[in-house]
Amino acid sequence: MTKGSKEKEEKERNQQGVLVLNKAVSLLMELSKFKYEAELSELAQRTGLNKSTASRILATLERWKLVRQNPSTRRFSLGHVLIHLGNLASSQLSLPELFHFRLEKLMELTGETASLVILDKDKAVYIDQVPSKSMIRSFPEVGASVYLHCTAVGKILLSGMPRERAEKLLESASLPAFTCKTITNPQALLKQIEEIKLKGYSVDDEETELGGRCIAAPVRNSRGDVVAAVGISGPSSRVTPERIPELAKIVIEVAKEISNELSLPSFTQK
Amino acid sequence: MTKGSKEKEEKERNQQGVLVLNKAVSLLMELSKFKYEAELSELAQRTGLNKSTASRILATLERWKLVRQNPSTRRFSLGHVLIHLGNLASSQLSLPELFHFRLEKLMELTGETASLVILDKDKAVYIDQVPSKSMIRSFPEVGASVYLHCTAVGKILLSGMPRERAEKLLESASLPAFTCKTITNPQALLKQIEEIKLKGYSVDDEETELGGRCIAAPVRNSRGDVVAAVGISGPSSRVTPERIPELAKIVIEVAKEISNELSLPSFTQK
DNA sequence: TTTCCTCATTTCACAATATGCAACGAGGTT
DNA sequence: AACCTCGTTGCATATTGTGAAATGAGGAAA
Repeated sequence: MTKGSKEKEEKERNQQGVLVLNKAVSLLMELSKFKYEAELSELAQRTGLNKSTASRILATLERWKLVRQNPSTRRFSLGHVLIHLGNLASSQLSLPELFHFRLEKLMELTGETASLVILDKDKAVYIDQVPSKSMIRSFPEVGASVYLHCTAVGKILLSGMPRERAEKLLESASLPAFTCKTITNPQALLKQIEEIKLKGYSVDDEETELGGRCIAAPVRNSRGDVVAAVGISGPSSRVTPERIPELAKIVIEVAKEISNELSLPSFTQK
Repeated sequence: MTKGSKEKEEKERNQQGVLVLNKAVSLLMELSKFKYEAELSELAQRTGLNKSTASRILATLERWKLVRQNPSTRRFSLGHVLIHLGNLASSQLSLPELFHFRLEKLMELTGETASLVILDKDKAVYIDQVPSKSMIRSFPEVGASVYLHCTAVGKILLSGMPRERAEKLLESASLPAFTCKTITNPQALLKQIEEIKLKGYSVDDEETELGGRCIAAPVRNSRGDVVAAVGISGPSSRVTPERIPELAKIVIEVAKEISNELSLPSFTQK
C-alpha cells in the first residue's frame, strides 16, 4: 500500500460521522486481517493513527471484549463478544438483508441482474434482486415465483434435494414448455441435475424465454444443505455460451461467500 | 430497570476509556437484545444517551455496516459486518481464548475448579482451567493429560466417539486402577458410556483419586460432534452425591453455551 | 383531506473530550 | 549489561462531540 492511498483513506475516514468511532472501526477492520494476533505499533501504522490514540481505543474495546489482548504478549486479536454479536446479527437479519450487498457485487462483476432465490413448495421464489444497469435486462421481481425445471436457480434447488424428492417433484408436477428449448422430460432433467452437482453451477439456456440465459450456483448452510440459490440472468447476446464458464466462476464464488457467512446456529427465515 | 441503576450504568460507562466508544458499544449491546429491529428513541432511552448523540453514533456505525438501518422504517438492527468479524474472531481465537470467561463463570457458579479438555490420541488434555477459590481444590494443570476411563471429561470424550472406536480404545489401552472405585472392565465402561449419552453428563466418583469427584458435559460443534469436554472437579465433601444433579445442570448449561458459540465454519485448533 | 403526533435528523455555539508529544516501565535481543 | 522497541500514561491544547431546539418526514386520528 502506498503512502498516498493511506492518506486518502484517512481523509475518507474523517469525512463523515463520529471521528473516534471511525478510528475504532478502522482498527477492528485492520485487526481482522490478521491470522492470529497483531501488535499495537503495526496496527497504528497501518491505520495511520497515533500509537497512543490506538492504544487508548484498543484498551476501551478490550474492556468490552470486542478485542482481546494476550496478557503475556500484549498483542491484540478480535474478541469473543464479536462472535456473540455476529450470531445475534445473523438471527436479526433476514436472508436478503444479510446478502443484498453481495448481490450488488455480483451484479457489478457480471453486469447482469443478480438474484437470490429459495424453495417454496414446488417453486423457486425470488427473495432479493439487484437489477442490471443495462437497458436490456432481466425481468424477475422480488416475491415472484418461477418453475424449477426451466430456470437456472430452480435446477440448483432441485440438485440440492435428495434424489427421490426431486424425482417425485418432477414426475408429479406439470412441466410446461415455455420455449422450444425447455426440457420437459423428467429423466433428461434428472440427468442434467447430476451434471449440475458435479459442475457446481446450472444454466438456463433460453429455456424460460428465448433470448435470455441464466447461470446459478448453490448457497449451502454449515451442514452442506442447499438452502438457496444465487444467479444472474441476462440477454443471450451478452450471456453467450463462450462466456458461461467465466461468468459461472463468478457466480460460484459469490455463492460460496454467502455460504461461508451462513454458518449460523439458528437461522430463522423472515 | 430503575432510574437509579441506569444512572449507575452511565457512571460506570464514563469511568474509563474513550467515552464515545463506550457509548457506541452500549448501543450495540442494547441493539443486540432485540429480536428484530429497534427504533432510535428506545435505544437512546435505554442507554441513557441523548437522541441526537445516539443518532450520530448509529449513523457512523451504519456507514461501516456494523448496524443496519431499515431504509423504509428507519429502524436499526445489527449489521452484516458483525457476522464477518464474528467469523474472523473465531478463527483468530483458540478454544481457551474463546471460552476462558465461560470457565470463570462455571467456577463462580459451582465454586469448584472448572476445566476445558480435548482429546489427544488416547488421552484427555487440559487446555484451559480456572481453579477454585477454595483452599481445598482440585489439581489439574493446563497441558497435563489424563486417562479417559477414570475421569469425567474422559468419559465424555469416549461417549462422543463412534462406538467401535471407543471399544477399540478401551480394549487396546491399559486401564490402570487408581482407586478401588476405578472401573477397569471395558464392558462396564461401555455400559456407563451409554448411560452418559442419555443423561448428557458424566461423573468421576473417586475413580481417579479417593476424596475427589468430577462432573463433565460435552461441547459439540455445529455438526453435533463432541469436540471437547467441560467439567468441574472438587473434593468429595463438597461435590456430594446429592449435589450431583444440580451441579450437572450447571455444567451442561455452560457446555451448551460454549457449543452454541462454536458454530463456526472453519475452526482451527491452535 | 387536514391536523396532530412522534420519529429521526440537522444546526450551531459551547465546552467537554480526545489528542499527540514526551517520558516511563517492561521485555526481549544483541 | 546496554540497547532497542514495545505498550501505556500525564498533561496542556484545541479539536471534536454534545444537547437544546428547529426541521423535516411519516403515520394515525378526526
